Amino acid sequence: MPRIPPAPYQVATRGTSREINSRIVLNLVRAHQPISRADLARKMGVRRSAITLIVNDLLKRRAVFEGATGQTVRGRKPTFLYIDSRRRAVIAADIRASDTFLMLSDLLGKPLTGVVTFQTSPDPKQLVKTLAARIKALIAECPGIDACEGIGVVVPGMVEHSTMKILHAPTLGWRNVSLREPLAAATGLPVQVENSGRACALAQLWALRGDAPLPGDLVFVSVSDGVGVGVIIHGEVLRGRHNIAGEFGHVPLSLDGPRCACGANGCWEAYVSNRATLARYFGRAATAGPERASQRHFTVEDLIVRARAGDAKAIAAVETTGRYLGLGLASVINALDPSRVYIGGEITSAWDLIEGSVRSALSERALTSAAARTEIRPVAASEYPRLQGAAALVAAPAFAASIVA
Amino acid sequence: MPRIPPAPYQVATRGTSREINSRIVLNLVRAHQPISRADLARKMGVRRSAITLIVNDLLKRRAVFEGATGQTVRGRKPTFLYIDSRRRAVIAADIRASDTFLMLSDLLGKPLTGVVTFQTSPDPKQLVKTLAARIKALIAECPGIDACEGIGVVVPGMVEHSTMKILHAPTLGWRNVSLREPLAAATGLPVQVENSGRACALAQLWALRGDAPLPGDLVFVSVSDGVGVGVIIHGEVLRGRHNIAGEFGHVPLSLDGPRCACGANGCWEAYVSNRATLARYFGRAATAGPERASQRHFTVEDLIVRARAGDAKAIAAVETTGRYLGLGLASVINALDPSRVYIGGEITSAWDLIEGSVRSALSERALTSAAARTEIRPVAASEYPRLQGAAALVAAPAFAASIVA
DNA sequence: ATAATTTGTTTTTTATTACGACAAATATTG
DNA sequence: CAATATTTGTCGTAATAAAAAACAAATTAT
Repeated sequence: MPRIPPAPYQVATRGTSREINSRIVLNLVRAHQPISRADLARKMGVRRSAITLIVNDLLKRRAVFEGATGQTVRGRKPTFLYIDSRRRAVIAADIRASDTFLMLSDLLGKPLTGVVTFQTSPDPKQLVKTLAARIKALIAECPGIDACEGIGVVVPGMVEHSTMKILHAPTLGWRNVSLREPLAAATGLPVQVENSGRACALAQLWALRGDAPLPGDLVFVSVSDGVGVGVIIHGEVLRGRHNIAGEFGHVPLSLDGPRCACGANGCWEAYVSNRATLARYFGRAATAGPERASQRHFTVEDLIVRARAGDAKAIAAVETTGRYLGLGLASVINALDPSRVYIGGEITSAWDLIEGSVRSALSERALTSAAARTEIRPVAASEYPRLQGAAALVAAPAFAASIVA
Repeated sequence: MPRIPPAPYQVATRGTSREINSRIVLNLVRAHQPISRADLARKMGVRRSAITLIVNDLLKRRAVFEGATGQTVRGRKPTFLYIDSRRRAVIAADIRASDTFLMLSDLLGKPLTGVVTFQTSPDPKQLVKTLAARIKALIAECPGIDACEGIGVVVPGMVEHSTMKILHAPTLGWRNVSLREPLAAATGLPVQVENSGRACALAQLWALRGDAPLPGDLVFVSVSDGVGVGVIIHGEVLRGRHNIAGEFGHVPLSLDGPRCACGANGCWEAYVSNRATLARYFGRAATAGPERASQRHFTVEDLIVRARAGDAKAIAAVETTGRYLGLGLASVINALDPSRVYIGGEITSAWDLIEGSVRSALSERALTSAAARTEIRPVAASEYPRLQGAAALVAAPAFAASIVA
């Protein structure tokens, strides 16, 4: 595995080993909790004494806490360790063209409240005002919380990583909008903003628990108004130079295909977005530009209902989207050869209707039969993948490994 | 930078810090040689004493050696350190459809001999026999060498990483061919086999010297009979689950475009491969299947000569290839947002003729203007990028960092 | 010649892993 | 019910390596 250390190398100091092992312990607790010190020692192949020291440190830093005692066949019972996520909460916000979704979750992404929904104001200032008020109400209504670690916001658009400014969000009609500073000022909490596809990918990586046999590289494809793709390579979110890596939505299927919101023709997005699916059903061209509540008369969910009711045109429209979904997935899979592809968006509720079309289209263009068999996991809307992603934006860094060489 | 440690975590042991720092020293010497101990200490921000211990160990292991003394304004003169590449050589082999190229290089990729060329036998057994004989002759003719570290072989096709078996090389007409074992048996040297695009990418990463401000993610696009793409993400070669990541050559430009050797239609490769360029000039469909010496009458190099001589049809053919090159690069750049793209292949000798077409096509489909300005570096055939890649296959692991967390 | 400066080594201190021993807790067994 | 076996978690000591500082060697400026 030739891996040339990147230029800003990190010299190992006296504390580096401890830091590495401490982080491994923290992540093992996260992935396997509840778990005892002795189990950690066995898993890591170190002495129990080493674990004791590390765990004592984590206990002092309140990163983990001791809970119930477990069961053994015989011998002293172990004391279980847990990530201390009891009183530390995270605000997750999902801003979309029509609605904004809000949730309070614990440090591991477990929802602490229901999901609050309200209409998205196209004016960023107004939206921040509404958001701040709703967030305060949400925190107030949850009494057990004594610390909120921050706010994670996901948006359907390009975000500059260093400043977290929203460079361009076509469906919202935003350009160069900064939510971070005003929202942080209004709530007094740190704010993280990220593209929704990227955040979803992070959340899926983050959600991995237990002894899953190393997932490898992951891709999250989010299909809604547009197509957002988040990529995890080597256990890390792929950002690229300008934090726009993963824009497979604008890789062409056909150069002279339908016009896309991005200005080019024949992008994957122009074939599989919700608009494209609806346009296919209604036999008209997909509308571009910001979508407002006034256009929300008939959604993809409605279309799927009709398809399930036996509407032949609806079935055809959904299956055609499935076919193009598969053709585009072939590009993603040929390009990245990931271990697993997650699919999110409204269309996943019709997964049973389209899986066949997706798979057969994928087989047509996948370069090898093994690639064509790449695992595809639909993520239902009920799992709120985007809100999970927003939560992960705030929570994940606490567990992140520093790259030491 | 949330990075969740992948499952097979590596616990830090007592020696881990030393190992990390030792590898940093080795890579700093590689990137900055000649360099003194005191300079290393300053660069790394550690005491000179720490460097002394590490360097002594590297000296004992013969990884570095002490050379001339340098100059200072005043004070004791430093003794320079060098990677010990004097007597340790590497065999680089580049197997292509028509010809095979062979070279002996030192551990840093510097050629020690000229490039040997001979016709590629379509029969693997015969090829191994020829290769082994030529390699022995090459080593014999270079008297200063007392250790050959191994043989790096690059092929235009898919290679299984664990066994290094060639799964499919369309232009050679090979399926499930193993070169590693017979060649290792015939020469007594370890053999590494890899796809040429991937190896080229590794070589470019590898070639980075000095204080280059961290390159970020890199892509190498090799245009010849087919299109091979190698990707470096986070300082590491992107392999994917089946070691076929980077097959951008078969991402479509148009689903109903010309037939590709892979069986699908409209792949990027079908627009920009040398065959496609020649077919465009001769106004016929590109030929598929293995290419043999008998077909080598008129090459892309010949076409470029005609274009430079003013042949309007030749200019048009080359420029059209440039345009499609740019359109496909847009997909690569939108997908990965790399810091830099290297282009290899015969067509690069006409880079001055096609750069304009490439750039304008790229601008058409790149998602942002910053992405459209992504640095593109043609790599001339005279630099032998594929042979450099073959050499890197053997040499790079010696400097590779182990991922510790 | 002497002082100043820089390189490279040696010595001492401190932090952390490695190893073994041991106390505590608990089930099994005679 | 007491003795034994087993497992968990902690403690003390040795070994190793980084951190810090002192020192020797080499070289130029004064």
